[in-house]
Amino acid sequence: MQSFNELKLNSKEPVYIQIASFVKKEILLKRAILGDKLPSRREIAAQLSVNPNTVQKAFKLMEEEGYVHTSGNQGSIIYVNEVIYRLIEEELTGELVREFITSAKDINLSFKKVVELITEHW
Amino acid sequence: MQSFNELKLNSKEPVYIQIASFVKKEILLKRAILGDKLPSRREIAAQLSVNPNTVQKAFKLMEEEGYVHTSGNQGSIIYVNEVIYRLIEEELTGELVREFITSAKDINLSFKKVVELITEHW
DNA sequence: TTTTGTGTATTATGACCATAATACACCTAA
DNA sequence: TTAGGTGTATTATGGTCATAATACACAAAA
Repeated sequence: MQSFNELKLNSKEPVYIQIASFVKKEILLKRAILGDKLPSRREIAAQLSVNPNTVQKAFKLMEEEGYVHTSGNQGSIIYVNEVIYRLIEEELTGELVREFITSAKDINLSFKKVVELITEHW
Repeated sequence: MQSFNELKLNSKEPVYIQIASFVKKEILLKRAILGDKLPSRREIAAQLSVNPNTVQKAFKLMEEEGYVHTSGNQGSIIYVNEVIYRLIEEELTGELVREFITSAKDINLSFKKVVELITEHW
């Protein structure tokens, strides 16, 4: 994980949440693995054209959620184990599917119709 | 549309957006049709345990988006025609499917895997 | 040793959302 | 005619998010 250039920010979700989600996605895709070094707060802020304080807020969250470790002023690294990986997988995949199904049922879409729509739009 | 009791508010989206989305959903499901009278701002606020100003903000939005009309102090009514209905249908259905597919591809889910997951969770 | 970059923290400002408390003109039903 | 409900508007307060501008202690590199 040397760069955050692939992260395109939207204006719906808080930026610090989007940063944490991006890192979780990189872990899920195994593009970020145990021990990987992350860029400094200031460097990420520059890459995203965002305030360093916002990036710091993202790091605070990621440390609390357990998949990023920081020691002193040596920078931060990715930390993953089996449990954490499963949690991230469940969050990114399970929540996506569950929320989609809830919304689809909410507007009376049938299972058949949903599969049709996805097939059509894929 | 006499009641907003079925609307369960979440804390992720702005309340006034959720109110407008609820009305759009009622229109899509044809439970709200042309000419239907809506409860007063104050009554909706009471039903949702929300501030009347927040409800007023929702009405302002719904009028701007065209599916609610207000005249004087006679209350507000649903306004739908073919064009508006199609817009709402596209917004609620199309956007849901498109955003889901984008997110699914984002985490490298295959079409096959997605259908499996939906089948499993439905 | 001095400079540079690091993580961390604080204070102030501003936008957006929601609440609270009013206020006012209008219509309608008692 | 009056009392009550309507839509609408305004002002103030507070929380969250993001920015801006600093500040400080620490470690590594020049």
